[in-house]
Amino acid sequence: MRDVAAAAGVSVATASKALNDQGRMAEETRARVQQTAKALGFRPNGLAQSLSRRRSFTVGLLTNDTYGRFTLPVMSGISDALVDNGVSVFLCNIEDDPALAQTHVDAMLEKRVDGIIASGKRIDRRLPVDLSGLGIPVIYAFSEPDPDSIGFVSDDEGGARQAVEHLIRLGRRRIAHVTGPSSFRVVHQRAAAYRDALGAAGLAGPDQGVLVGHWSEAWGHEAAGYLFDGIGSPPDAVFCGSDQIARGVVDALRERGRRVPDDVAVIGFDNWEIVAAATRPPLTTVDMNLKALGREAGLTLLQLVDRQPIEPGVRKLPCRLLVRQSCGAPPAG
Amino acid sequence: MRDVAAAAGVSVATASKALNDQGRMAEETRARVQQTAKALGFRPNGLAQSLSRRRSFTVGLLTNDTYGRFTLPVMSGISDALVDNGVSVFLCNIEDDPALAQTHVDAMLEKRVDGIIASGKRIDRRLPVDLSGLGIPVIYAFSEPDPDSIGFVSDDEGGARQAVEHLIRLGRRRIAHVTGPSSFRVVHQRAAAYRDALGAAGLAGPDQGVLVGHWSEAWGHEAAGYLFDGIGSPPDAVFCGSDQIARGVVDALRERGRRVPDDVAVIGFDNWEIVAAATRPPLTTVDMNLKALGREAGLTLLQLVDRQPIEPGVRKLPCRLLVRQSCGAPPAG
DNA sequence: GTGAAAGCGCTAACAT
DNA sequence: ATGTTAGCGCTTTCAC
Repeated sequence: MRDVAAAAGVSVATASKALNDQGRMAEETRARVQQTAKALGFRPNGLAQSLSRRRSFTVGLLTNDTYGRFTLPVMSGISDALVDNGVSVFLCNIEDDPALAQTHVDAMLEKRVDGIIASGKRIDRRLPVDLSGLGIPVIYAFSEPDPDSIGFVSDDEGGARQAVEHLIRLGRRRIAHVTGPSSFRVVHQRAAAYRDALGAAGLAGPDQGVLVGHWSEAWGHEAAGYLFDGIGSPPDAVFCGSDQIARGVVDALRERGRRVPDDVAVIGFDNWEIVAAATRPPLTTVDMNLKALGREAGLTLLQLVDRQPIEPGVRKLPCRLLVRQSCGAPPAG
Repeated sequence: MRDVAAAAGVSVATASKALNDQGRMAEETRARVQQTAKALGFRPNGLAQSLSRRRSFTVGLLTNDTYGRFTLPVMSGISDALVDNGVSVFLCNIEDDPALAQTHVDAMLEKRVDGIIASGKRIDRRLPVDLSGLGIPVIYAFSEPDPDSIGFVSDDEGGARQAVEHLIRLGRRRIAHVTGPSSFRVVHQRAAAYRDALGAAGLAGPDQGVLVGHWSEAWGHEAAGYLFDGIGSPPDAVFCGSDQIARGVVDALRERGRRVPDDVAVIGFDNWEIVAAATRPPLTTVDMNLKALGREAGLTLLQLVDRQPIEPGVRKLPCRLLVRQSCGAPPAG
């Protein structure tokens, strides 16, 4: 920058102001400095800027989601939102290891990140590290927030309701729900919304009630056995807690000669493309809009960094029903 | 740090040396300074350190792998290798967008990263950005390297050979190969290794030859039709170019009443846990050791940053056959 | 053995 | 409208 200033015949201070569009000065001077800077291929040293501006334009992203199934879209949303603002993100994979997590947090603090985003593979679990009292803003995205902090999560009840209402609108009347382990909070939330939606339509669930199991294809497969090999009238629709479960259900149905969606409509959850799109037929499913969630989280963190007051609390972001072919015709309108 | 120095009754210079285990000084002094630093909860300002040391202890990771299927393990390996050395990694998702890529590269350069790692979802494609002449070390990991640069890729021939030899060792004699589109270099590499391995054992492929198609379950399904619904004797083993293809083949086989592995042995490629483990039976597959690849890439970048001379060229890292249940008993020994 | 002083490259009051 | 000066927080050479 000294060189630029010299070449433009001004002082370093003036050069700095010119390049940052700050302070008063002749437009001619400003233009001239910017010209020479470009001509010389000048690239400001971000470290020096950060040091004196007391702002590093970096944030740390902590996550424990090894497969990246949930974190990846969140990440990409965060990154999108931040890169436009000149902010870069440090990726910290902490693998559920408290020591590793602490190492990463310490590194972030030394590198003087402007803020931290905590993400994870479960919305109802904390990362194995204490992020309170760090002296910098922290945002929780798809992860259990600390009390009095700011968090973004998906609206699982809303998503489940949309799914069930979609089935009802299509004329399905015996709708079952096959979902994951009851140790997950979302299992309860989605099941509650499922029951509410049925109740509101004056319908009852199948005799077996909500089938609670695992987040796996195998469980979907097994559950389909309970639903369709028993006595009594089988469901005409199954709302599943994950795409993997739905895939298991669909495969089991095909093995039993039941047609999807003609005989049975199936809806999944997650919109994990690779599973949902490979299922035959492709799955209608609930998309949690994770990328948008990441974007919101990123933008909010920036506001916090700018010392704008933000109401603490957790924000539930809406899910979206993605209609493919496992339910038959989309609703009119 | 001024505070630490004052509290320990030494100058800032001495404090700095004490904390960095540098220079000569009384052990007592050094210890005392370190004590007080800890007592005061002193955390060095990385920005200032970087500024004067001319080393930021950060690296940039460029990738265009949206699903993260390949990049995630690579990332996690890189991150593992680097965090131990106090180096943090900036994640740059460039989405195959040249402008976005350039934006990220510029950001990295301004932030004075010590080096850049370019990764991707295809080993035979360049990222849409020129990384030569940046003035900092660049390493290619699971991505097409520039001429005269350093790259790490998986040894696809080796992996394919292991797979086919495994099948031969298990007594299979009519081994088919179902793989992805011929626009991928790995398709040719794996097919070549497949033919070589067959030839070396004095075997021939099936009448249909190598079945080239897509990286999808649907293609695996379809290809199984060609292999098993035709006239002539069907294969007793299928080596697939991806786990997704293998999954399609296995499902198709089950629908035809052929037992895996009893009637037909199947091997996949990628060890994409989520599909390999969900297949019935779980897939034996070729693991590309992507995490180790990432680790190597990270470590090598550090050597480059330390100005250690490294031979340019691409290193092929070995794959590993992961035996599950789709081939029957593992080979003796 | 320890410390004074001169940077690292940039920003921001304050003066002119 | 521009320049001078004093940092930002740390490292490092070189006297003492």
